[in-house]
Order: sequence, then C-alpha cells, then structure tokens
Amino acid sequence: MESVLGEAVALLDEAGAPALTFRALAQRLGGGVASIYWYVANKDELLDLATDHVMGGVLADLEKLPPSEDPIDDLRAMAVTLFEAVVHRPWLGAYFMRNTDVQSNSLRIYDLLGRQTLRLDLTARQRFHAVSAVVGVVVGSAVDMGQEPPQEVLDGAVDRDAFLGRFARTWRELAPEEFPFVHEIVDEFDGHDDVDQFRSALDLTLAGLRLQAGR
Amino acid sequence: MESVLGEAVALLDEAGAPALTFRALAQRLGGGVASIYWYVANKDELLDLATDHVMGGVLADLEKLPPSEDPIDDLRAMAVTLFEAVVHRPWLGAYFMRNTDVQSNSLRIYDLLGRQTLRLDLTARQRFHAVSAVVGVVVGSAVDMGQEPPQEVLDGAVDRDAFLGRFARTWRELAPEEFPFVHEIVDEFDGHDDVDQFRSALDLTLAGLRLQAGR
DNA sequence: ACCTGAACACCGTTCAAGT
DNA sequence: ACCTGAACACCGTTCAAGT
Repeated sequence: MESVLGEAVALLDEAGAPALTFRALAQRLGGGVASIYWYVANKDELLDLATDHVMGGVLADLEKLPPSEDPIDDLRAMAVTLFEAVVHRPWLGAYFMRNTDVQSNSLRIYDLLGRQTLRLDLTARQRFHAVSAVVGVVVGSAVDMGQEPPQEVLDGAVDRDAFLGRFARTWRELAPEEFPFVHEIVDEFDGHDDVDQFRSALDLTLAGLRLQAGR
Repeated sequence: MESVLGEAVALLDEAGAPALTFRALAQRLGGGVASIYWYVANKDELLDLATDHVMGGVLADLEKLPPSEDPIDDLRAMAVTLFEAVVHRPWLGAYFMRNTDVQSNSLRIYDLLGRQTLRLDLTARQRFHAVSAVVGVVVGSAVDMGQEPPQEVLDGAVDRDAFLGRFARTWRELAPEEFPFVHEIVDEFDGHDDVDQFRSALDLTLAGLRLQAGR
C-alpha cells in the first residue's frame, strides 16, 4: 500500500497528472493492472490517497514552524509552506481537502491553519471564512501557476520567460484605447515571479483579516 | 463553428466536463467525429474556445454594470458577476484566461476588471497583483465549489445539505483536543452557503486592497 | 473548403481464475 | 488475503478518401 502511493506520487511528480495511469503504475510496481484495485476503489480514491500521502510530509513541516506572538504572521508562514508544497504539484490542488474521510492529513493541516484564527477576536463564521479564503489563495494560486506550462515548457523547448514574453509581445500590439489595463501591466507580467504574485494575493487577504480582527 | 461551440457548451452545462467527448458532440451535431477537427486542433482548444464563447456573454453582462464613484465597489460588483457565471460551470475555471490568443473575450474581461485599479493610487505592479488576486478568488472559489458534488449529488440521490451534513457528523466525532478548529467551525460548515463563502473571501481581498490604495 | 468511416493507440474498470 | 490476464467499453486523434 505504502509503495503504491509512493510510486503514484513519483509518477505524478516526474511527468504530471496524465502520466498516472493504472498501467504505468502497475509496470513500476512490477505487477498486474488489476492488483491496484485491491488497494484502492478507483482512480479518484488513488488521487485522494496520493494527495494525503504528500500532505503527511507537509504536515510535519508545518508542525516544525516556530510560533510567533502574531497569529496572522503564523498563518502567513503556514500558508507559504503549504504553497511551496503545492506549487510543484499542481495535480494536488484539485484534490486537497476534497474528501476528508480519506485525507486525514489534509484535515489536520486545515485544523492547524484554523487554530491561528482562534487567537483572533472573530466569530466562528468569520474564522471559517478566513481559513477558507487562505486555503483558496494557496490552492488557487498554485493550480493557476502549475497549469501554465502548455507542454513546450515542460519539454524544455521553451522556457517560462520566453513563454510569458510571447504573450507580452502579443499584448503590446493590442490597441491601447481598447486594452488600457493590459498595457499598464504588460511589463509587470513579462517575466513576473509566480511567488511574488502569490504572496501579494495572500497579503491582501491577510491585511483584510487583520482589519476584521481589529489588530 | 458557432454551432460546434454552442453544442459543446450545452453538453458541458448539462452533464459536466466528462460528458464532452468528440463522439457525443459529433452525434449532437449529426456528423462524424473527425469533422470537429476541421474547426479545432484538439480538445484543449475546444475547451478554450467554449470558455471564450461563454465569456462573450459574461462580458456583455459586465459592460451593463452601472459604474459608481468607488472603483473598489465596482470591482466587487464585476467579480460577483463573473463568479455567478463561473460557479455553475466549474469546467470553466480551469480554462479561463489560459490562452488569451484564443480567448479574446477573457482578455477583455481581464482588462475591464483591471481598469478599476487604474482609478486607484497604486503602482503598476500592485495593480497587476490586485487583479490577479481578485480573479484568483473568483476562479478558485468557483472551482472549489463546483467540484464538490461527488456524483450522488449530481444524480439527485443526495442533496447538498445532506452531503455537507455527513461530513459534519464525522467531524463532530473527532477528538476536540486534536481538532479544536474543526469543532469551532463545524456548525458553520454544516449547511453553509457557497456564495457567502465566496463573498467573504472577496471582501477580505478588497479590504486589503482598499488599505493598500489608502482609501 | 468541408466532411466521413475506419482504424490506432490508448484509457479505467471488471471478472473469473489463480495462489 | 493478495494477485493475475484477458476482456469490455470507452477515449482522443489520424488519415486516406470522399464531395
């Protein structure tokens, strides 16, 4: 069982979500295709379990984080750690927290994040929404950034900067009256850092939360 | 071409992403499977174009929105409109803004949102990040909410409240010392409104943005 | 320019049968 | 309890051939 999930994650990490097929997995395990069905009910459950397998490691990282006196700073540090785990595994975003019956590590992570909001002066509903928002920023950013490479980047034929640059060039050719905002930000878009973009989105949410909690 | 995209969207709306196959689409169009390849290069492009087809309607809705004197309120109204279009079409979240060469309506929507930030005292980079954050909240929330129903809900065998209630029951049985946050919010989670959750996440981001823009 | 049938190489899943 | 080969019903995509 352990090795099934280990190989599944390895396959996903090496070549992305489409690479995880029962046939490829069986071959790496040196067994038959149908054997996997003794461990998991179907592919969805395989992905759920693979996700939770990875989350076990993330949970350990999160627990190692030193607490500070500011719950919002702690929440930020945890969100960044979670992001770093998810961003290189875009397949994960779609499954994280999808089925907490099967994903016990994911639920523990959710609880760990949420505990920081218990230190803030908020209603239960505000706490629930705050953690949903933070998880949303993490998963949303990571999935968005992970799906970006359209094949050529994965192949190494075109690097990310060249990929962004090609869009930037097209955007610069648009009529400025029709696309004033695109022109305003095209230089920022060109060669932008994904982590910066994530941190900004996270900081906006956390600034809003700080305001709401009155501190 | 128009009818290819129309039927593709109809298929997606009626039965979700897995229902869109070239064979099903060809049957509805009363033609052969291979014919579709005269209009689109592959399935990814079909999804890109179907997304932009829908976005044409959303763009029209956005342009009808009455402007106010507060750019952040306008941004909120636009985000809500976009959300309402995406939430019932979760397949869309994965494709929106994915390839702006093919998705001209999506790019127009992006520009329309961004124009509101031009009315705020921000740097170009802050504007770029702000719009990314808002789009992230919309798409992230919508995808998260859209993927929720695990089949039984779609079948109508179990409604959403019962589905949430089943998780809530499991959560209530967890040890409170181990999952203090889960216990804190389980009543909020049980039967919660997706739209509330989205609006809260959006409001946190916009509150942070308002602070950043100094108004 | 537009459409087609038939084939190809793949999927996830099942099932009767083995140890 | 654990594994298997072979089959089933599907996919996206291609291609030579038609109008």
